[in-house]
Formats: sequence, C-alpha cells, structure tokens
Amino acid sequence: MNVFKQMRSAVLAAVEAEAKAGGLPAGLDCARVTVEPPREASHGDMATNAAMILAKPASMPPRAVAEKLVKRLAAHGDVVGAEIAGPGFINLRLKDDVWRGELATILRSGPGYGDSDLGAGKPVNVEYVSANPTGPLHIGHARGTVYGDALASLLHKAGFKVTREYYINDAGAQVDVLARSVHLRYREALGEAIEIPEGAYPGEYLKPVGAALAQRDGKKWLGKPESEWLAPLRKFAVAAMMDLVRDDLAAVGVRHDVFTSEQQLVEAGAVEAVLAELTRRGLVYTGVLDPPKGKKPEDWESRPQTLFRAQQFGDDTDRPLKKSDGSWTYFASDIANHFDKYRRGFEEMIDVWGADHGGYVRRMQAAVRAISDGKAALDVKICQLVKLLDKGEPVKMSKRAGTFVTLRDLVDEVGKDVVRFVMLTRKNDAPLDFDLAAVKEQSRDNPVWYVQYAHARAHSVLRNALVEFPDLDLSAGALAGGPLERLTDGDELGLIRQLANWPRVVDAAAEAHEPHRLAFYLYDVAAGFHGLWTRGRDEGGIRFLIREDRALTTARLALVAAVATVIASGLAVFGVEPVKEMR
RNA sequence: GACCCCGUAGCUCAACUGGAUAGAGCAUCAGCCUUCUAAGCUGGUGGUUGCAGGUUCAAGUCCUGCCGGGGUCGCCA
Repeated sequence: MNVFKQMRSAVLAAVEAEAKAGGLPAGLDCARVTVEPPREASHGDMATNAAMILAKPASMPPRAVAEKLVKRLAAHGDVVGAEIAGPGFINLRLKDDVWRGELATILRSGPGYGDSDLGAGKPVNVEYVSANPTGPLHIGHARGTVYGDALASLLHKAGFKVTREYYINDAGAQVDVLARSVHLRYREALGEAIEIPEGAYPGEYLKPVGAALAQRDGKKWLGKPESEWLAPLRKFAVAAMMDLVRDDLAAVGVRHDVFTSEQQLVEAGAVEAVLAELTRRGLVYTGVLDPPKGKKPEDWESRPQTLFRAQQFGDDTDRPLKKSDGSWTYFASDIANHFDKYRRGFEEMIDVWGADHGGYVRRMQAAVRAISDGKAALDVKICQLVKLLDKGEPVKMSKRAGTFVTLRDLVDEVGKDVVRFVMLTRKNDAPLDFDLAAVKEQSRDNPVWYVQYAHARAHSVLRNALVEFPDLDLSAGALAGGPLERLTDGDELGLIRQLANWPRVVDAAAEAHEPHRLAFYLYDVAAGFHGLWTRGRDEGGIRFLIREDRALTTARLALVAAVATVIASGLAVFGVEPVKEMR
C-alpha cells in the first residue's frame, strides 16, 4: 500500500463519512476517483478528482461536494492543507514527515520497492520471440524479445504469476526448407561440392549443423530419397536451431519458462481436438471466401474450404483452417496453441508480435474468445520496426547477401544492457531508431548512460562518505532509521516525492502493458538527482557530505541511497545491471 | 477497396487509460568548473496537438468524417 493508495482510502473514507452524516447520498460509485500527484508542483502534494466525479450522481455542483470533503480531509492527521482549485480539484498538502516516512520505506524495501499486489497472483502467459527455428535471431527479433521479457518482469513485479513462453513454429514448410538446406551442408561436410539452389537457406550457420549430422550419422542419409531423411533431419535441424536461438536469448539475458512445439501439438492431435470442440459449437463450416476487394491475387481461384466463424467474434471475415493440400494452416495450430495455454490455466494471455502480423490480431483474439467461452482474454502487442542507424545513416542490411545483422552482432557491438534499455525507450507500437553511434555517446541524450551515471554517482557519494566518516553505517536499515527530519530543502523533498511515485508508475505501466514508461520515469529521477548534485557546487550547504554535520550527512545519504535503490529497482525490471562506477 | 498502427515545438519523442497553464532531449541563445565525477547543471526562445464536427464539468486522449505516412489482406509463419 503506497502513500497514494493510502490517501485515496482517506478520500473514500471522507466520502463515506459525509454520506453517513447526510451531506452526500449514500452508495456513491467511487471507482473513478483518483488521487495523483498534480502536474503542477505548486498545487500541492496530491490532488483528487473526487468532487468532480461525484458531482453528477450527487446532483450537486462539484465545488459544493469539494467543500464538504475538504472539511473532512483537513482533519486528517497527515494533511496540513486542503483546498479547492479549478473546476473542483481538491489539492492536498501533506506533512513533510509523510514523505520522510516513505523514504524510510524505500530503503527498507530495497529493490523490492514498487512491488505490488495488483495482479493478486493471477496467472499471465506472455508469449514472445517465437521466431521460426530456421536461423539465429536477427535484429528484427530484438525488440519483441526485449519488450516481452521486460513486460514479463514488470507484470511479475506487479504481482502477477508470469509464465514466459516461446512457441516454436516447427511444423510449416519453412522447416522443410531448413531440413533440405541442412542436408546440403551435410553432403558438403562429407566432401561433396554443393551448390545452394534458390529457395534454400544459404547461411553459413548451417555448416556446423551439417557437420554435426555427418559426425553423428555418418553416411546414413547419402543417396537416399528425401522421403526417408526429411522427417529425421527436420527434427535434428530444429533442435540445432533452437540451441542457437537459446544461446542468442541468453546473450540478451532472456530465459523462457516454457517452449511449446507446434509440431508436437500437431502430432499429439491437439489441432484435431480443438477443431472438434469448435465444430461441436457450430463454429466450423465449409464455405467459399470472397477474394479481397481491390487487390485480387493473380492466381485466385474460388474453392470451398474449412473455415472458422471468426466474424461472430469481431473479425472482419471468417478464416481458413486448412490449406489446399489438406494440412492445417498456421492459424489452426495457433488456435491449438492458445487452447493449450487456456487449459493450463491462463485466462490472461499476451502475445508479442512483429508489425507484419498486425492483420492477424483480430482472428486470434476471436479464436481465444471462442475456445474459452469468453473467459480468456488475449492482448496482442505489436512491436514496430527498428531502424538501425550509425551516425544517423541507415545500416545496410540484406538477407540475401547474408549481411543482415544478427541479434548477437548487436549485443557484441554495444552490450546487452544497452540493447535492452534502448529497445524500451519507445512505446511498442511506435517505430524506433537505434543509432549505434548515439548509444555509445556519454551525454544527456543517451538515456542509458544518463540513468546509469546517476546510479554510479549515488554510489560514488556513498563511497566518499566512508572516507569522511569511516565508521558510518550505510546499511539500509540504519539509513532508514536516521535523522530524516533533517531533510528540509524543497528539492530534497521534491526528489523524495518523485521516488514515492515509483509504485504508481509500476502499476500504471503494468496495467497498460507499457514498460517504456519506466524508462522515462528513470530518466526523470536521474535528472532530479543530477540537478540536486550540481546545486551542491554552488551552494556548499546543500551538498550531500557535510563534514561538520554527521547527522545531516546521514539523512542526505539516506536520500542518495534511495535514489540508487529506485533506479536499481527499475533497471531490474529491464534486466539491466546497474553500475556502481562509470569506468 | 477493407482492416490495423501512427500524425504533438525545426528534429526525436513524453503526457500517469478523460483532468488544471501540453512536457523532456537535440538544435539554438544566455549563464555556471580552487569543492562529493562539468561525462554535469540553470535559464530563454520555440505549439491552432494533421483538418472539420461531436460527446461533457473537462478532449492530445473517447466517437464520426476527411487528409497524410506505414503495415496487412485465402492455400506464408
């Protein structure tokens, strides 16, 4: 329970008391009542919209409601001022001790500060990456990977029971291509001169896979018809690719809890099972689709096919479940995938997809509603493209020429922490520029650096404090129990207010599934701290370390330690290591 | 043609799911280094939130219609 929630309870209590006293109708709906920090600091510590929300149902002017509430709130022990402003806001000014108390809470909570019970232990499944197992992860995967992972951490922090899931698309035609490509490399490893035909994967990374196969099976698959080796090689190749993918994921600090194989779902009859279920509900039929208007494919031929009634669940049209060769569409097995998740207990699911899958969102949401009788909800987060730049110039990439940038290359170039942080500095559905030169810059416009610098600076102060006061106890408990009443400067208290906002930021970001908000918040905290630091250059009295005043120093170190704590808490969600020195 | 995303300062982007005078960085202009890291800080300039309506105490945010940019559109995943 953070300070804002506490004050919201106080506001609700005031409403209830007023209702009991007859000043307001009983049973008013307070769900939309908020207590938040006002945008303008001069408005006080917190503001509530209660009077404006309740005015209409109470059939009273907002200011009249506000007057009644103000009277009661002014009597609250933590409140030193309550006034009506603007159209009916109630601005609350709190005792400084409330903020000092929150500072102690931050220190005692450590990096766990901001943890909440918003999720109440509810299971959430976050499916992300889910790249085809046909090669190493490239830069196009990087954003969804980092985003999904940070979102998972964020939801965990907000009290959800999170499962990180990877869906392996190992049943489609692309995997056949992979198997054939590996067979070529296998023949090559056994001494044949090969030529890579059009339509096969040319990547060098398949060489060791072919060699490993030759090592394991010898000449077993030479000169045999494809029908004999395709299935076993597919399995071998997919396993090798997934090893590759897992290594790449580890390099960016990502680790999934569950890997679900499409192939295994198909083999286990999961697709038939879920289709039977949908058929039983009358949601599957054989019909003919109209060609898309305005863009009729050349080879369009009208034919009856097996369709899912997606339209009944909000999609634009019904969607095919079977290809013309009789095998399942990707959509059909993906329904089985989501049904599988639902049966494993997930009523809340999140999928992270690339921008090119935007058109697929509705049908999958329709399917999830259908298979769960509307009990499960699927949120799909689309990650827009990342434009890779160097000094403002686009980095040339070509898949054909093999010069596409792998995720590993990027991590090797700038480091895991930078990749992770930068990927989270934009809303997921907005395009992102990733400039290799800019992220190496050490300046204010490089947010990674700027935030890390604030954290390092804080630790630098703590280190210097021990030079000045060698016997100082810098443990969180000791600092929290220190003479915090010595913190009286407006900027100091302002910084505490900013830190106290962290739990709200966590909750709001978790609810919106928007981890990027944390990046902006951390940047602001860093700015607040850097500002206070620099003020100490001009005004000796505001410096953190005051040789002649051990008590004041202790109090200020508590603030410094709290800044470091909150930054570390935020970076932990991002999976970024907070540094204590900038080197 | 349909659907999805985006449109905010010269540039790159925020805006706490509808709140008060729309905020940061870059750029630009003016300042601050015998002192805990100047790798930094302070201040100024800069806006018809693409356009036009609507909803209400209140709209950048929600609804409708346009304009512009991107993405997608049966048998790819």
